[in-house]
Amino acid sequence: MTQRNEKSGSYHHGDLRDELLQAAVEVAAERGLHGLSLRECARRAGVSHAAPYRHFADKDALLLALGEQGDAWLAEAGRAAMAGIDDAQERLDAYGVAYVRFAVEHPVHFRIMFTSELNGPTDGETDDGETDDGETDDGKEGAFDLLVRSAAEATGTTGEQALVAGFASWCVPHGLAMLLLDGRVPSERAATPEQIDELSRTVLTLWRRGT
Amino acid sequence: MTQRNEKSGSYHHGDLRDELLQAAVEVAAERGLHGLSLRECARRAGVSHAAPYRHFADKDALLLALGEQGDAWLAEAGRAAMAGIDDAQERLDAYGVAYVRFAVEHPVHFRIMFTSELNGPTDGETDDGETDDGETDDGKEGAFDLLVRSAAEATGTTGEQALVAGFASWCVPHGLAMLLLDGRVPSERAATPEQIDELSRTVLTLWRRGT
DNA sequence: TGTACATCAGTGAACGCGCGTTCACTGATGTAC
DNA sequence: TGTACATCAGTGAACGCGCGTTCACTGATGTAC
Repeated sequence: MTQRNEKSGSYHHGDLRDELLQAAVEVAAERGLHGLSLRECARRAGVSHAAPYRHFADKDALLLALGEQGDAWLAEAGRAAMAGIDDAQERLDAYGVAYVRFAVEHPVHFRIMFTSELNGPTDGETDDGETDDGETDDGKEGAFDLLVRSAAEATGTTGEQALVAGFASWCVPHGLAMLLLDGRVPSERAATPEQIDELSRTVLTLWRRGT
Repeated sequence: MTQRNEKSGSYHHGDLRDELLQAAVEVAAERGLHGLSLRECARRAGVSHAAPYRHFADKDALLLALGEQGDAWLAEAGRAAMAGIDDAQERLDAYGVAYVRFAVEHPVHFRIMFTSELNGPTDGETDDGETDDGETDDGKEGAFDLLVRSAAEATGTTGEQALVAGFASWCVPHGLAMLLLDGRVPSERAATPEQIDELSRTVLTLWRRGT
């Protein structure tokens, strides 16, 4: 893989930063998040192992960049899914479906976005409640705000209540997404994107109808 | 920490296996799951770094043991929470609350239980749907079966429908648990066990009432 | 259009580290007689 | 109760590995004149 230049013939890579991000996703998909190494990313990008440091201060910076990319993508997907839907409840469902689809289509991004280790020390048993603020993380705001706004409309509540309703609406797709990613859904029920959308819809609907 | 024997004065440790498991939880709580190393566990147990191999074939075996411990504890907690409650819906709620509480009280166990990397290759983007069966993992069956049974009773359904209902009932507490563990809930809402129970109840109730 | 020069994005050798695992060993424990 | 011996649970040295990161370097690019 000594293709230093397939396109331009130039010595410089041209788009190494992006290619490293893609490689990172690949590696993480194959080996898991903690099997991800800068060196392997460099290798896949056909570049020396020191090259990444021209684009990222360190390993965490790369992870962070992926997280931000994911935040943006998710917010965008949510916005797109909700666009043009008038009924607040339907909009909420559409968001949920999009959320789960995003998680399944971009599992690495999704996991990175929710890996608390990146935003500080882990919230372990020894940790006495000084978990981070939850809202500190700005990128997420976009997607979460969309949710709260719709939940507020759907429930006709405001402020505190709307916030809780929004949060509750978050739990369902998040739980479904996580269970899917962790392989807890029998594969015959989640083999195709269509099946997954269908499953999301079912779960979200059961949710509203009451069990 | 050269206390080879605080209690019995014996050369042999006595309960190293268990102490290693505890140490592992500690380490993982502090450094995250991927910061966990056998050597550090041995260090904390006051034992040479080769000693763990007398009790675990390799690192994965230790993780697996923790996972099984967690599975058993969760099933037990679920059973205890549901015991003596007649109304199926209430029982389902009680299970959810217990589920979330378990996750918060044993975050390391909980994470290990749901780390798919232990049960096979990760389900990445490159992976074309050959995710594992979801039910392959026997230990989980206990807790999940409880859930499906109650969901079946609560909804008055059987078979396929009950299974989906059970699964839907799983998504909510699972999502809440994950969001809590990943620090997405503002700490002023989840500082004490009581607050967390309260939050679980609220979310589960909103769930049933419809948003 | 041509040349000098600053800047930029790579290279590859080197560092120190902690890890998982193996191995021959040794001291403690428990059992058979 | 005492002794021989097998077994068991530790030790500590050693292996090889991949990693993150730094550093002096070099070749390519782009800009001023």
